[in-house]
Amino acid sequence: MLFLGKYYKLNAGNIIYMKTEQLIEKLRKSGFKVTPQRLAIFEAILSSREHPTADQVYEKVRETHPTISPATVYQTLHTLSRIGLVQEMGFSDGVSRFDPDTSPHINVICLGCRRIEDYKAESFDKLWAQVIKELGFKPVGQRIDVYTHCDKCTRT
Amino acid sequence: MLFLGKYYKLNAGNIIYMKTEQLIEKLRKSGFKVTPQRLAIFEAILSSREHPTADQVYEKVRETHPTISPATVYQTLHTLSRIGLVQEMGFSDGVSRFDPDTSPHINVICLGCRRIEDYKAESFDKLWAQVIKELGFKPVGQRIDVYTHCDKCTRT
DNA sequence: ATTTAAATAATAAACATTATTATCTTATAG
DNA sequence: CTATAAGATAATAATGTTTATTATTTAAAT
Repeated sequence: MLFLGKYYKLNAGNIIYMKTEQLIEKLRKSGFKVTPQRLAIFEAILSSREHPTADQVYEKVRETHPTISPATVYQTLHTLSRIGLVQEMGFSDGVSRFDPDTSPHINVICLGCRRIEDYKAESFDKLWAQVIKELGFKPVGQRIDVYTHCDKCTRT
Repeated sequence: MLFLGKYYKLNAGNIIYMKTEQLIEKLRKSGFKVTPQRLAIFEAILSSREHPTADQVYEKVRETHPTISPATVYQTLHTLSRIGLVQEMGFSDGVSRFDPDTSPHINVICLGCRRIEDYKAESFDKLWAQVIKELGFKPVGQRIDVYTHCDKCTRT
């Protein structure tokens, strides 16, 4: 399998290749300046499949941009969320996490270790299409969580 | 329509009458003491269909229990959440909201005014059951959000 | 190269939530 | 019906994530 660029993204069950140029395009089209920090932050989210927190993104980006500020990370994450490149997920412990997959899918979340695993049930796409149809409008986003206790957390 | 008790609850599309005695039963069975504060907090959530915040619950309960502490409200809300009587919903603005309906349903959320409206699509229950079946385990809870901008917020 | 508008870094501040602790209450046992 | 122990509450301080502020720097257009 050939990757056409540095950035890529899983979307709607299909792999969509998101090249650096495309990210830049999206930022420009939305009236935002293209900065090394923004590229690095976006890359950090994409490269971690763990739905990272803002702090985890900050630590990751710091490896290559040692002087970056946490405030910049927070701002940028909101910016990326507003233009639809990431999904911000708030939790009741006060910590938000960020998902690079903005398409409808199920987040399987362990209430013990707080691990999040994306899941695509076969029947889910059909369900969601039906739901949207009955709602009568096209949502600007969605979040589907299923809470459980994973095997590891059940044993202890 | 006859209400058999003071407390009632919409659940899974059916109305379930949750009388004071039943709430007390549930608390006792879970090893929690029955206190006036807990009854008042539960009643406050049930009586408001607005998915209130902890602070809104606090203000409501204060009308009848002027000396109640915010800490008690927070603790009790978590307790009620743990025994499955309310659903806690974290948001990225750092404020949690509480839903007395713990059954699978769709939260239609306006990103402008942050208003939440519960929605029951006709075919949803059956299709959701199918999704759960494919998952292969029974969740301890779920959250299905649809984000939009309501008419009022679109006009401005 | 200049200019302007926006982004960043650093810091302080805000805010919801949690921890702590002494007092009080529930529920149980005598 | 009291005494007791475990648990809950109220008040307050503390925590920790996120946001506001501001001077400096940078992107991108002229």
